[in-house]
Amino acid sequence: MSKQKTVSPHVSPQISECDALDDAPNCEVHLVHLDAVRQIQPELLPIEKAQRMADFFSILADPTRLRLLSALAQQELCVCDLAVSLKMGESAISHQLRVMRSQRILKYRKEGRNVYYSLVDQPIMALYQEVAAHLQEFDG
Amino acid sequence: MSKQKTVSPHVSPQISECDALDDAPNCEVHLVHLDAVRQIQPELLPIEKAQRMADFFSILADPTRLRLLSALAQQELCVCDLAVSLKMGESAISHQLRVMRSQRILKYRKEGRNVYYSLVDQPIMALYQEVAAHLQEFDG
DNA sequence: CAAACATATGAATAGTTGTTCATACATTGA
DNA sequence: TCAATGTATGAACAACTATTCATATGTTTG
Repeated sequence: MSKQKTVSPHVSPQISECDALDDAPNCEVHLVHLDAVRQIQPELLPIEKAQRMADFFSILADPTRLRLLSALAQQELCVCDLAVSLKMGESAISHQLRVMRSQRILKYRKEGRNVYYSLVDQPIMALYQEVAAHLQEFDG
Repeated sequence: MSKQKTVSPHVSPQISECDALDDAPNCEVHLVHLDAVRQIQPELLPIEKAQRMADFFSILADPTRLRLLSALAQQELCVCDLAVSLKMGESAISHQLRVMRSQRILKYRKEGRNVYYSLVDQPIMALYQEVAAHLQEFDG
């Protein structure tokens, strides 16, 4: 999930000046609004937190996963049920369930040769509902 | 944004049976819970809506965009301000701003040779806040 | 035990995404 | 008008993602 990006492998030569913002109060920059930059700095989302938040949103940024959630929001289901419902291959479903399982969004229960998946009680469904309702306003 | 996927270019031969779920009440399926599948069907998120929701979440599924939002949540800023703040190239910033602009998340205002970006009042920041608060609980 | 089945998993592939580089456009000031 | 500046944009590239195929792992049933 976390693209990791090897933590900024490029700091762009275009911003050579005023690079050490923290401890250079009088750096010589022409047209940048240094005051504004300094003001927002403390509230600026740090890279690590931004990455974690992005990972969280990434889970919901896929139509298949959203459809799986919409199904599992109603009742627990096994892989083949979900595959039939979404008209997709069981392997594809299993892969996506694995993703969500690893992010603690789903839990599962084995019964015989079936594995029943269900939602973990999490604020993720609140987000789902909000966006669903929001988009409802624009299109039917 | 909308990957479009040319609307399922593969319907997987694995699910040949019981394909016409709507009008085949007695199709011969072995171990699938047909009742469950039928029950969830009406509430199952349709592909098109799922795609729109996924597109929406995709905007927030990138650390750079989240950091830009965290900056613009405080005050309007021009491209070079943002580039300096995030310590990234102005081109990269501009590209991301364009993405958000096209999704009506940002608006902009030209003043001389600067372009000032700011947030459009949208529920997207509510989502941002919620997830930020949620993740706060787990890690500092 | 063997066959059928449900699910999981790894490799491969096609499609998408984010950043960089080069360049273009527009505005300002000399 | 020319140079400098701020921003935008297109192409290219590397990294990532979702699905498929093939196969493996368990489980049940005959």
